[in-house]
Amino acid sequence: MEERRREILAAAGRVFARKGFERSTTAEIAREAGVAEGTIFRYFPTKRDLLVSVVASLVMESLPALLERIETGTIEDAIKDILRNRLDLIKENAPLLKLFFAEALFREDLREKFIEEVVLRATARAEAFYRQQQEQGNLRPLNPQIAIRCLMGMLGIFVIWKEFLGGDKYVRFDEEEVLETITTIYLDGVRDRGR
Amino acid sequence: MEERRREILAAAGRVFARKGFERSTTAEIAREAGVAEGTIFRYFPTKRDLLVSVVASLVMESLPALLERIETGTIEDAIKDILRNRLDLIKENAPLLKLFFAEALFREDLREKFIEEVVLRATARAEAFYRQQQEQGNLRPLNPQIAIRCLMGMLGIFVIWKEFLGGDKYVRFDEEEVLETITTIYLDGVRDRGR
DNA sequence: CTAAATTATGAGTGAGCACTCACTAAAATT
DNA sequence: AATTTTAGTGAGTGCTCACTCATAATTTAG
Repeated sequence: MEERRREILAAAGRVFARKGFERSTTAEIAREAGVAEGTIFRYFPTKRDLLVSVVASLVMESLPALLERIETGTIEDAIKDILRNRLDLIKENAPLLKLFFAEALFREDLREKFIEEVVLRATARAEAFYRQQQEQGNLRPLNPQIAIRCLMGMLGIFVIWKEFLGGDKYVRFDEEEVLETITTIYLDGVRDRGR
Repeated sequence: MEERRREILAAAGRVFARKGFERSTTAEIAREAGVAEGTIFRYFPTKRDLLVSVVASLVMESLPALLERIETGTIEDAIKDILRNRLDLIKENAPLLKLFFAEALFREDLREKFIEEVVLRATARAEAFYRQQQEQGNLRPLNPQIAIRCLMGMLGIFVIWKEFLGGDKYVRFDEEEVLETITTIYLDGVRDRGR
């Protein structure tokens, strides 16, 4: 049944997200899914396939949302809106993204899949947005590939800090203030030009 | 002999950096170090201790360099100089940092050590720099904790892209242009105010 | 209701691997 | 030169864990 497949996939996702791939055992995944260990292997030939399927389903479900919704309005609003949307999306899938990220660091094949199907497509979309705004004279003529990554990096570090490293225990940030500050810095920089 | 200890540590670092912790075997580390497998355990009680020691030695050796050298001169130069120095330092230790990062994602104890001994100290130093410049009226009155992390994030994403994910295969960036653009954006933003 | 087909089970298997230990080689001490 | 101490070895051990397979339960077909 297709239902079982999804249950197993979901359980695997939870366990992987909790412990990472290597430290997760198929026994625990089976327990979490409420099936026998053997059942897993009726649906997925190897543990590795389980990982790839988990990741694939995440990508397939989240990517469309990641690529849509470029708002109009002032650039401030557009950027803040983009950041907010992406942040929500990331937060929803944080455990799995973390898993994926961790695995991608040492697994060429997973990494390629991720970079090609998510990163490159998302950045291309964002770069197009930058170029478009550039032509309208709203943004400075910087290299869009670099400029876009800078914005992603600013957002990314707070995601990594909070969602991946549990940094809240050490320093907790107010989300609105962060988004506000990122937008401010990205658009106008930190230099004080006098009032 | 103390020499052996360092050889084993170095070999372990190389193997861990290549494969990640779980996928590295003590047999391979022994081969890489040119010693018998049993010898490893005369110096390090467990494989885990090996990891912790590798990480500790990295931290101990790199941290001082990470914290010194806040230059004077214009803010542009100071920031560019800081970015350049940190980038060199990171690039030198990239494989081990990657390993550490990957492990930290799923290991509370390692993570705590890293955050407390490296991240918090480094950010505190940088925040102090920001505050100082703020008081001199050079930088806008933004939350220094956030502002500093934004700069780190901008730099960080390029490091992750190139050193951790091997993104050069897809998009390669000119280092100088990246540093230049980061500095520009960080100081003055991307908004076009007309010439 | 029975037979066949499908799906689920979990004890069992074998491979991999961290770690041990009985032994050897070398160095230090007498 | 003899003896003790220290350093190094690698085959062996026991445990973990992904994966198998003979059997059982459930569903479907006749």
